[in-house]
Amino acid sequence: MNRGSCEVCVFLTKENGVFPDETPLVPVLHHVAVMKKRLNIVTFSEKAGVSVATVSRALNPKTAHIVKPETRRRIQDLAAQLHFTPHPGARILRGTSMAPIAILLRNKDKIFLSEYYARLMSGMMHAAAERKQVVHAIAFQPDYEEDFNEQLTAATVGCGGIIYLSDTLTARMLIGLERLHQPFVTISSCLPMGVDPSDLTVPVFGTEEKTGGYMVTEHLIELGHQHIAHLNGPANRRDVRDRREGFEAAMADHQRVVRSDWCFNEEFTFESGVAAADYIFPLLEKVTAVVCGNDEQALGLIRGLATKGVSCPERVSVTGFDDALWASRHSPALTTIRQPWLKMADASVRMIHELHLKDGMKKNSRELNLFTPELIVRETTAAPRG
Amino acid sequence: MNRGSCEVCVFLTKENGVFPDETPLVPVLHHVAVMKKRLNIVTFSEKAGVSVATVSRALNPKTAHIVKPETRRRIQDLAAQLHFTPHPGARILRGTSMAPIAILLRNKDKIFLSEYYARLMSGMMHAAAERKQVVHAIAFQPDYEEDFNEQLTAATVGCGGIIYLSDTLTARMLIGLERLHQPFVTISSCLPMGVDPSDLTVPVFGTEEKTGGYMVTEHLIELGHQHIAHLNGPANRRDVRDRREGFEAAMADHQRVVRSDWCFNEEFTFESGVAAADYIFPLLEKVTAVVCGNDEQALGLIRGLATKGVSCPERVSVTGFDDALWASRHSPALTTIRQPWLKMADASVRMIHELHLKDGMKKNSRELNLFTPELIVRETTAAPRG
DNA sequence: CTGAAAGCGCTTACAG
DNA sequence: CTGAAAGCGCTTACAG
Repeated sequence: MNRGSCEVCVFLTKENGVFPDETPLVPVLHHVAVMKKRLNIVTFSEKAGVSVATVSRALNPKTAHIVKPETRRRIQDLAAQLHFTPHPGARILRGTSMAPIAILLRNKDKIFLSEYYARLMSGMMHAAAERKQVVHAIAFQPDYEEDFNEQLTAATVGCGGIIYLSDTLTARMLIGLERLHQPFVTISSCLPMGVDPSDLTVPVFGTEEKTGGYMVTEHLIELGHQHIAHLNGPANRRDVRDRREGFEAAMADHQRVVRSDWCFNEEFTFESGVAAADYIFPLLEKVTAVVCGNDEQALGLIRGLATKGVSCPERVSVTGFDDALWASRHSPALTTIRQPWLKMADASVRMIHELHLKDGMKKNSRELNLFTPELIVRETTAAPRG
Repeated sequence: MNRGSCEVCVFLTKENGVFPDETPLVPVLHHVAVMKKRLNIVTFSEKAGVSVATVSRALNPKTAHIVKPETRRRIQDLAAQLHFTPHPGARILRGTSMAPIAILLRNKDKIFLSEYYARLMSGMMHAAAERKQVVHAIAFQPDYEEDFNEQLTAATVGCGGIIYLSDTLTARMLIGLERLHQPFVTISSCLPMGVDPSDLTVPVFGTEEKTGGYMVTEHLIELGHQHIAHLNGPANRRDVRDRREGFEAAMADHQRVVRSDWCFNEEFTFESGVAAADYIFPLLEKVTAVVCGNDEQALGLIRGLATKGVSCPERVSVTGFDDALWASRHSPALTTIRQPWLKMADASVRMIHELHLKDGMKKNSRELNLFTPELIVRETTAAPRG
């Protein structure tokens, strides 16, 4: 329907999109309404008394210099006065550069307070800026009942690619992604447990979690610890499993016994670390060190044990994972594994770009980019007492 | 230039957009190149052997059900195979709902690690979700030398409104904003010192900083403190000035003397709090309490003083501002001022919507929404020693 | 410096 | 269930 450039039109008014039941077959006028139509460049240019081309030029920073200063000024002033806003969609449509990359983040749990995601995002924005690429961070919570691709599309309107960092993907979602018409990249910890990343057509990046788990455990062993407990995150998480595998491998390689009654799965929070102190405390008759699944847990555990009079590292060594901000601020400063934030961030942005370029070609890119984390030795680990 | 629906074209190759110097006036063929043209719906529909209308329907979740399952399937499969992606700009252009709101965040200093912004953003995403509105967080660093509106436009392509949370705005920027063709809202702490928000046409939201400064100071006075020092943020910040005014007002109202040699301006960081302990320590002969400008500083100060054997709150009371995550986790837990995060977040999103609706009307909206913070008394404040 | 007009890549009412 | 065609609101090469 072409409404041309009329400003005020007479319209049939429908209620909630349908005519009321009593409406006769031949529609009648219900009201005369002032059409609430978005001011567009055509209407605006008429008011301004210039062509649309001139308006477009005057209002676009890249081309404003072409317009005679006086005219430009008049157009800009009128635009300000009438609140005329060039339509963002139209601008994107005519643009040449790649649309923004969407970073999809979990919506719950105040996700922006998570350092893990905060660091990753900072890195991504940095990596993108180097490529003159804009990145948009978007809160996104998949509804497992509804169509996944549809949700993705709705949340990322205006974006040209997706870096997915939200809730764990299911196998069904992953298969469906082949049908998503957008570059899509995710992090290994978003994959379901059963899936081997190299079987996927979705590019994946992440940390060598197992290596991290191995390094931190070996560090404790080298300090002389024999009896090491393990406090980790939720058992259904991939990264948790991998870190534990690293722990077990290091123990096995050095002839230590992994006692399943010394291995625990709790939330990845400070509070659950504090709570875990209750049942880890009695273990300290034998146990001299605890490998934790992340920094929050580790710091919580240290706090909980301190409350019971157990000091770290004198009576117990504790390690974290992530190298969060408070890992170094804490007293004693936490021995931990530093995530390869920058490398991960850079890889993800690069992958999106590569997918973007491959657009229209028949190539599926399956890629797995895992980066090696780093052991940071600080003050919470020492040789065992006695 | 209409390239029609050709797939492979013969093109003249220019180097860096200009023909090399030796190019004769009559252009010659340099290479035969495969044109890297984005696959569009027309070309795609030809390959699929259906009309563009059917392709559009099959690929759009909202309309896919209209298409015969068999056809739909075939189209979707081909799209996956050819990596056909409907152009995001075109989609936005045809859409009806409001384009995403852009939240502009400082790009430096790993801004996502700042709890202040993290909490604000979480709140905004929440408030937006309630209104079925999408929010995009974007790293943005204004270049004070270049045209501000131009930078805004470039960074927010595809967005329909801006919540500005980046570096302090200058008077010039604020004036220029009248010419920005988009709803724009900012936070009071982004305003320059000299400006009275009620003089602006830009809607502003924020915290009653002065009230916060007053509350926390009065709390110390009520505990019986006479000699109170003040460690605050950078003197050129509006929120820092306002908090200090609150401090001074409370002191004056209760007949306390504000000694300028007991008032300090440092960075709003943990590290600067630690460092400040060096010169605050000698003051503790008389001073029994320190009002800090934010939580990071306060926690750093407590750490710095602890290193010198001064325990809090036994020998000195310390207060923060913000109620960051570690304010409650810290031992002793920090007495502080809680920001009205949710109210601020909600107000900002609401303002953008109102501006959006007013679009095309001649009304300027000038609005100042300040919310009252809350005093949270914890363990770092106690009656003065002796 | 300005304007007429083609074009960007979709969506959707309308007519089969 | 499908197609032809108008339209969304801009930008930009081309021709003054």
